[in-house]
Amino acid sequence: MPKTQFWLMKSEPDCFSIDDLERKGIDHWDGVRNYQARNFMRDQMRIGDRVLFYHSSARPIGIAGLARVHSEAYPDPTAWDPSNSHFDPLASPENPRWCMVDVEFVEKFPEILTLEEMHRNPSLEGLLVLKRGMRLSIQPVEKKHFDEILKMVRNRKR
DNA sequence: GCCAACGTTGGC
DNA sequence: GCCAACGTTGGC
Repeated sequence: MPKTQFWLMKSEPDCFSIDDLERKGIDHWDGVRNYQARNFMRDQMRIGDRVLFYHSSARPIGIAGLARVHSEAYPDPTAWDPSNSHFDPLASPENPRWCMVDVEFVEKFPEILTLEEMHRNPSLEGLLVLKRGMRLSIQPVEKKHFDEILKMVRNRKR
């Protein structure tokens, strides 16, 4: 049994939010058009990996909840759909170029753990999303950082 | 809406 | 294979 890995996956909630995932239960994470992010899905993600669901370009910005990887990577058909906003003319069913994984809803946090709160926690030093200019939409997360984030969420006054 | 930082493209 | 120009991301 391989060790569980941890990821952060960004989404603009106007486009796809933690509420959308909760409603659907399981959904495909389509539309990734960055090689590094694609390679993480294709080469490293495994079923059962834990996911921090990050809301970008939002108010507030931060981690909205948890998900779990529910499938291995497989071709992303939106890549060869001309009506799709992520259409890639070089992609086809024979040469998919882009892939996606299925992601399963686990939990929505009572409140978003904001980017600002995370910046204020020295224990999260090194967390990729906190790095300036970090645009990667799928990022590996260290276990210690994942645990610290959960701790911050659980310890919050309610 | 601004713009810094980044990834990609394409001329040479 | 370099690198300038361009397009995109995403926090502010």
